[in-house]
Amino acid sequence: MNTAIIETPAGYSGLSWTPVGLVVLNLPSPSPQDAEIKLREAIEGLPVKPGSKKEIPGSWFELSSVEREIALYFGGKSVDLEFPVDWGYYTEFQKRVLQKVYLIKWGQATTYGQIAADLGSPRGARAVGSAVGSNRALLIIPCHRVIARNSGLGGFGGGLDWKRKLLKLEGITYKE
DNA sequence: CTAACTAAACCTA
DNA sequence: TAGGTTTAGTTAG
Repeated sequence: MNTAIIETPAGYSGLSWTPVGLVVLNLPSPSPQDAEIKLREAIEGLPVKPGSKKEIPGSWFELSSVEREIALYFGGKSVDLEFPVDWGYYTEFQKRVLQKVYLIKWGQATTYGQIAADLGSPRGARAVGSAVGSNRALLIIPCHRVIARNSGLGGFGGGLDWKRKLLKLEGITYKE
């Protein structure tokens, strides 16, 4: 498990990855030290033996390109942040949900219920909510673009203030 | 296996 | 808008 701390316009972010793809990308913290603590906590919380299978040979990962894209993102640019994700750390259901979320483009939004319907469980919105909450690769898996259909904007692991900030950055509106 | 959790949605008034 | 009901998957015991 590789780890690094990168600098972004919004602070310092910790990330970790395997030869398969990204595992963790945290939201920026004010200091590198804070970012490191958050990263360590995120890694400790990972399920034990990951089911990572097919490894992509060669190095897909260039820290500098991640750093550059994240910087563009916080600068308000419409970037896709399409980096590979190591899905081996999620349960089957979480993976199905998060892979849907992964496809949501910059500036777009969907609802928990819509994802549930896409997965064939039209009434599974609540289960989708708990699965989305397991996302560890923030921004890369844009779970902030998933909002509640009727009341409110749902929740967010990194705090609702962050969610509002990210949605505003992308010009996404929601009911409040 | 059950029961108590959810980052939801729906129904009624 | 507010409150209660329904709902599906995860997690703890």
